[in-house]
Amino acid sequence: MVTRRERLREATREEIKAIARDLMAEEGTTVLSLREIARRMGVTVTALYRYFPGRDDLITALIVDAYHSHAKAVEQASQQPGKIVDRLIAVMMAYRQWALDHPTEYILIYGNPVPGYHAPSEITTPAARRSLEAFLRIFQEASAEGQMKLPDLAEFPPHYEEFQRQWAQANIPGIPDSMITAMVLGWSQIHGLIGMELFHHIQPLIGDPGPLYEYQVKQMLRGFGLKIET
Amino acid sequence: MVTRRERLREATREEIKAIARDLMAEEGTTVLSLREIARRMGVTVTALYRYFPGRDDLITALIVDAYHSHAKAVEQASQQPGKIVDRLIAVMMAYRQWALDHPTEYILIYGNPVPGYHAPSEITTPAARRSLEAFLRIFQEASAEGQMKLPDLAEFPPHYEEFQRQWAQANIPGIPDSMITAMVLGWSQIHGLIGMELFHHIQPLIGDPGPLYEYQVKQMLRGFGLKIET
DNA sequence: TGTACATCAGTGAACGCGCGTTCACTGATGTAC
DNA sequence: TGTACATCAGTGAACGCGCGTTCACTGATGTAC
Repeated sequence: MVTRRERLREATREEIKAIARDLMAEEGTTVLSLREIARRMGVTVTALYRYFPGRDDLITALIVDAYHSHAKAVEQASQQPGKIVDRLIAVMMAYRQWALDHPTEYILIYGNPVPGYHAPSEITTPAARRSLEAFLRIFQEASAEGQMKLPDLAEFPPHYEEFQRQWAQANIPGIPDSMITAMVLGWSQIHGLIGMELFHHIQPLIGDPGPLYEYQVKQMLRGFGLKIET
Repeated sequence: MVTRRERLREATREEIKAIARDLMAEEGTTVLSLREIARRMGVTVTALYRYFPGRDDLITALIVDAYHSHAKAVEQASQQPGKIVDRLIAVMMAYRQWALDHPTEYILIYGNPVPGYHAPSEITTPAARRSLEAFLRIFQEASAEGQMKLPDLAEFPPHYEEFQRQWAQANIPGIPDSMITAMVLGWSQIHGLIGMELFHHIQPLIGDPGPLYEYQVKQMLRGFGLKIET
């Protein structure tokens, strides 16, 4: 049973986080000031300490929120009905779209770490893994349908395959070892473009990165042996 | 003629920048404190103002240095003798190696902007373009030898091609339009992997990203129609 | 329905810290004659 | 070779600011009987 007080309390926590996100968007993720948040809420700094034990805990909450929001966007795209190829494309497009819609949060989780802040990994890693697993699952689906050509791990040094077998068995039992390699490759490719787009390194060269992103996604999937019409 | 005073002055400027780089490596690029630099040099803060008009100018100098250092590493790799394919691979490998050797400077130019700092674009953009041009040149060489299959711009929206033609003619006359697309694609792919490596997002999944990087580079070049032995 | 008490949200002063930048200055290093 | 002067590196105090966190507190909101 949720009491009125608990509801209000939760609402205030959300308000704090929302203003924190605004602030990060304006000033950068690496300078987040409790006092400025309080000022915007029309409240004393010390009031915030009723809701978060300190600045670091607020940042942790923001990071966890961001991971979950990102994961949710990707999961929704992956659960659309349709052919596996189209769903793969949808997932990649959703990944970017989320980043464009939430640039600050994207930078918070994938960009520079916040100086002086140390993430409690027992809290952030499970959240981080979630958005990754959505990726892994849809890659696995495509692979199970026999449509994907995964990288040949024999091309890599022996210890490389070993490391991946261990990780796979410990974390997602039953997954083919080379799946992780494939996923990481795809994952980092889209990260590259998204990152350069968010920091405006690409726009002066080619204008709107949208078409290039789509092209790149399709090329990548073709590289994995999937048939894609242009 | 360089006087003794000028030499000493230049040496002190270099010392300031070197300590600034150390500090950025320790605390992050986004918090750079003049006072801490002075402390480490055993000098008062105000002394620094003899060498840089202010904090922003120091940061600008660091950024320009970083771009040039990066460009130099890439240019050197591209000028090695040998087959064009091997030189392309060497360039890509040099790009990553520089990032690993100078993580702080890489993050400074390609990561989060420094809060409150506004880069004077008339100074930083030419420097930024230099490392890019090294890439373009070797792509162009490969293309001139007829070994490269460039992306078909007909697959993109019409305005996309138009934008690129204009940029190409204004900046690097004579270059094929689709070359820029190709280069940006390759460029962003390696950025993705390097970024995730520097921020330790990949290591928990696959261990050493080195082999994966090499694999990715070769796959990419194969995608451009080049023949590469494993 | 009314009263006594506990819980909780928020206040305001204070601590101790670090920051970039300015200003008037001292003393050493170079230069011109 | 010696002297007068200009240039320059570096000092130290001060300004005005913002920060996260602590502490003892007030007053409103809920709860138990």
